[in-house]
Amino acid sequence: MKLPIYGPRLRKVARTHFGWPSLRPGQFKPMRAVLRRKDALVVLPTGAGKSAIYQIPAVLLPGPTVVISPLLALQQDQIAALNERNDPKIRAVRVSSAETPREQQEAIEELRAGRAEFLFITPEQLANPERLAEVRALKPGLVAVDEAHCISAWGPDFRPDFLALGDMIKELGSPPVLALTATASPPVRDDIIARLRLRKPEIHVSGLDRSNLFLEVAYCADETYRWKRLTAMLDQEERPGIVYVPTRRAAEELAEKLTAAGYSAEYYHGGMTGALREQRHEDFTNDRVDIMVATSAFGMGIDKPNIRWVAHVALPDSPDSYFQEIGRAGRDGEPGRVLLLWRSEDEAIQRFFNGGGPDEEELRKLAGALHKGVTTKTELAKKTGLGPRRLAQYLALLEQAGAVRTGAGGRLSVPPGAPMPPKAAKTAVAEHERQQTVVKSRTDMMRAFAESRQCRTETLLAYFGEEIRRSCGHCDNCADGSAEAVNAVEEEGPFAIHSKVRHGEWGTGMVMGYEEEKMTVLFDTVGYKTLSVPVVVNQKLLTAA
DNA sequence: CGTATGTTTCGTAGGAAACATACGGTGCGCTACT
Repeated sequence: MKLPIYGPRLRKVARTHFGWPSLRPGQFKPMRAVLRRKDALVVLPTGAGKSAIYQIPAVLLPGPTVVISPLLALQQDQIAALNERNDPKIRAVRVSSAETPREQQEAIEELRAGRAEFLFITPEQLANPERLAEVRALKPGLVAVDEAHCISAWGPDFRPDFLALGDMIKELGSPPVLALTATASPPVRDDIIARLRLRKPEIHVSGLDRSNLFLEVAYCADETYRWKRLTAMLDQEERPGIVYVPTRRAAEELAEKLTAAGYSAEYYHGGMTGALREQRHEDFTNDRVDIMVATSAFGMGIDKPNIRWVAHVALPDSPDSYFQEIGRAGRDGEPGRVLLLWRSEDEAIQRFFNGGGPDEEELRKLAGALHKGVTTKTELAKKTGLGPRRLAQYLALLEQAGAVRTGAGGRLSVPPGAPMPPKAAKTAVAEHERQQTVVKSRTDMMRAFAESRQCRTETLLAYFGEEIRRSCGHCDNCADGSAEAVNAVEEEGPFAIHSKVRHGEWGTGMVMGYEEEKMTVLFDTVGYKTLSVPVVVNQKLLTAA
């Protein structure tokens, strides 16, 4: 049997259809997986050519390619880039609320007739059964899920349709699935794989160590000091750069304060009108903004090579978010600077954002209403008095508890064998708590990263499940020698890195790393935990599993 | 949970302290109303 050789074919497509002279590191292996019709999860920084990983094989595979992507603005840029080539083999169309029904039908028709290859679509569109059937009829040869971490970050309460993507893809005829993201720690990867129902996926992770970025963290006792550290950096660094803040208000106020102090700045957050957001984004892209002060809304879709620095005036919610945000600096390979200015008070807002657990009584009422045969969200909202946001969150939880399912036309029904309302409410609360434990453990890890005296890259990569052989040499702790001092006293831990261990209460987990007298273990059910090595050894807290 | 802002309290008068309250991120798609 002759094994197919993919390299030359892929390179040829890259050249003739996309105008790319060669493939880049990290692209080839996942492309090969796709051509072999295998599912794959790819973790690669933005700007490293993630889109090419589905676009090039798409030309070689029969049938159109469905690209599921969370933001309409992002889709627009990608579609424009594809259609700029004026090549019918890589033409892209979109179906979303931004198109009229007529335009939507035309898009589907173009795909059906083979005049377009890519269909850009949101999970919300696919949640409509009629739409899903239409797409299924196109017999897609590949499904690409862009920014796949959104499944984990947004699915549970913010955009629940993300959670059903696995079912939807199955309905599309189970074509190979390629999940792409710039950031995903092991629990997030597991979540993506589980929710998308990937079948024995190949996992490709690369480009986590960004050696041109200098990582620095400063603890700030008060706001005055934080301001001083920020402006000190601004005095040294070139433009442009991004300052991340936790709230919309902080974005506006800090931009104004900076401008007044002679540091020309603009702000960006999700509360602005679409037109203004677009304008600011464009101004930033075209170097008309020196400093962008923004909430996490300013992120995905920013593919600007010359961002010289990224500062955080707050503690991000997780190393996952942090890594994605700092990754926007220095894409051109030139030096970039990354500065985290944090206060312990910053954690309060994360607790608030994460918090707000479900009320068991409300859940029971909701499950009761469903049980009595209420089938629409509008009616449920009226019956229970719950807001749309909370209702969506509760329904998602009840769905995971097996107490409800979404059927044709978004109609809700209680599946046979579903638990009774009191039991359903209890299970839903437990499910939420399980999720929250993991979410909280990630915030804990963010703080641990901030407080660490060890090499920053080593700590960050350990969180992502990667190991580096020696300290990075491009972070504050390496520069001032504290990383070296920590490493000098470090002894070989009782369990090998990445080995499986078992804890009496928390179950099984994986050893992620050691620092001084502490070790970090990622448990399957409770997330990241930091344990004292002497205690682990003396009390025999862990056993090899 | 914290911060910012507003209100009350104490009280031979003005301001400080104590208490109360609101607010906080990420976006799809739809509908009603201009």
